[in-house]
Amino acid sequence: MTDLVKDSIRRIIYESLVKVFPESYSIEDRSFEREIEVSRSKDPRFGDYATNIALILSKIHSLKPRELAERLLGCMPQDSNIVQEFEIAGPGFINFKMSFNFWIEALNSIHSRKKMYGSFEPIGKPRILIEFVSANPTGPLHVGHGRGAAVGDSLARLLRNRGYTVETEYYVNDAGNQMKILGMSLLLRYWELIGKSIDFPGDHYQGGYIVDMARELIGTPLGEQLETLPQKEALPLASNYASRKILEGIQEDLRVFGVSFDRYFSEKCLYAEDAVKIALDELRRRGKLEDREGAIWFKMAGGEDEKDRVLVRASGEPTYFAADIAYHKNKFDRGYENLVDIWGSDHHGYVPRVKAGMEALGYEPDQIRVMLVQFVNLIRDGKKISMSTRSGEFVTLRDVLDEVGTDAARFFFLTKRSDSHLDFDLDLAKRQSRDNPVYYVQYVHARIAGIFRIAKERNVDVDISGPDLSALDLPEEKEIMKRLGDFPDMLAEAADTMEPHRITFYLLELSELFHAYYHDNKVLTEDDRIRKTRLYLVEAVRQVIENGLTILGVTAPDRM
RNA sequence: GCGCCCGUAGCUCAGUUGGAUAGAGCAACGGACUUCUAAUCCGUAGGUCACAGGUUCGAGCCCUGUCGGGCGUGCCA
Repeated sequence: MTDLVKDSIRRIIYESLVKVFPESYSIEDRSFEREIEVSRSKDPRFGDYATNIALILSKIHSLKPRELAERLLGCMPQDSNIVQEFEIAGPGFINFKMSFNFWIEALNSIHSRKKMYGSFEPIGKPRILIEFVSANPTGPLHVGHGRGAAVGDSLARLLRNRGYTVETEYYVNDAGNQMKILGMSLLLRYWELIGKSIDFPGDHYQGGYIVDMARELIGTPLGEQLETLPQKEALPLASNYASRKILEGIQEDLRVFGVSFDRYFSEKCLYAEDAVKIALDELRRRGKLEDREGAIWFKMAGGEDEKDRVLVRASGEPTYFAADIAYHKNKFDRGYENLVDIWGSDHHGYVPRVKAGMEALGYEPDQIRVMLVQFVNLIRDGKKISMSTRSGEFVTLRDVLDEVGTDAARFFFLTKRSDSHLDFDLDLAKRQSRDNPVYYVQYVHARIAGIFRIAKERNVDVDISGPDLSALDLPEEKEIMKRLGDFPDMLAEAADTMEPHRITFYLLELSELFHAYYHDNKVLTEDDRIRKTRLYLVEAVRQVIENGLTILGVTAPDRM
């Protein structure tokens, strides 16, 4: 069983196509059915849904679009309980006006499936691994990471809801050069605190959190070691300690943000398992490597990114690129059929490289999908807050969460397409009014919960079983029902396009319909019949709001 | 220089994979609380979809060029 409205319409269209052109389409092979384009009509004069199928197929069947539409229409089921009215319009669109019963069924489906309304049968394959955040454990998460976290976590929930098997992973860059720099930064700050004169290089981590960490070490056994051991031995101790401490802080921030990962994957482990070496050997076997100027290069044959790239430096140290090839190989070898990487858009130049690397190893590059998330500007008092990582003066994700709360932050990060810049207005995120989309949507939920609460206080009957749905005759009630019925389609499309922001827009539109309805119509009326029916409708709205917010990782409060 | 993303109302952004007369919110102006929460609602106004060509039944969306903004183009990550 499906709650997809568009699928019901596609089926009708396809069956009509089979009748009109039995030589071209068959009931057995329905692969074309899924490709039929059905869209929701913007203008009520064009019915509820429309298809352009006659315009698309007119050439193939050498018929004029309207003529083709006529033929199709002649074969559509006229007695359907689904569609009340068919109509040909404009250059050859076929418009569908759904029957009232159809919307009633959608409404009933919400009540029978409750939290499961809008979720799909598990289909298992493909197994998807979503990698996101993956911030280096060299400093606290900043707001940009927060956006990646919100997008990645919601996307995981969305794809799971779609029926896929989804796992999430955070790649921890705990190896390589920046770990040395981190350790050295801590070491230098420690020495500085105990009175040694130091020279703190400009390319080391300037942030105050390093100094704080150093201060905490004074008087501890580790502190003593940093002081007495030769630098060569002290440095790895400092690196390990700093990265572990910082990662713990990151995990705590993510916990507050409501984001959890199935796995933290350590880059160090790749080296421990010789995975980098194995990947390099495999590349060499396939003739993709070249030794030049003391380094080992990856031969980028053609493609968009044609420059050869270094995998192993002249110093013998592998680059980040080498580790990333090994990491992605590892992901595929663990059995995932689809890899989703969510990166900051400043890494976009890196996409063709990773894909080329995986292709060279014999994997299918199209099974890697990279989602690029643009930067976030923080706005306060209408002005941008400058964020420079170098000086360490950036506003951390935690600062923002402490100020505006998790719900507002998560919702805000998902109010824009992820590939466009986001202005995060701190004052707006805290405002408790219409301007603030989070509250606008949550308020719907609280209001409906409030109706039931009040009803119980007044000993009003809140049993909503067996409502007389013919009482739902107001135009705005029908609008709400239609929008509720559209929820599963919206979720399917958001998942298929990997665009979680569609959910926020849907919820805002539904909220708008509800607030207007609530304002003009009393739910707890004296009339038993109307009251019961409206409670039935309104409870369905509450459920859909809850289900949508859950996928965004935002709470649905009963009271505000 | 080359590559990627973006350019839609004064501001912030949607636009259902090429569909019908381009939509919201904010800001501006004018209204609505004795009511199930005014954290709400109703109304007015606002456009050469950066610009110029092209593709076709049809373009905000696709192609080419120009202008403007962001990012990338390391033996950094």
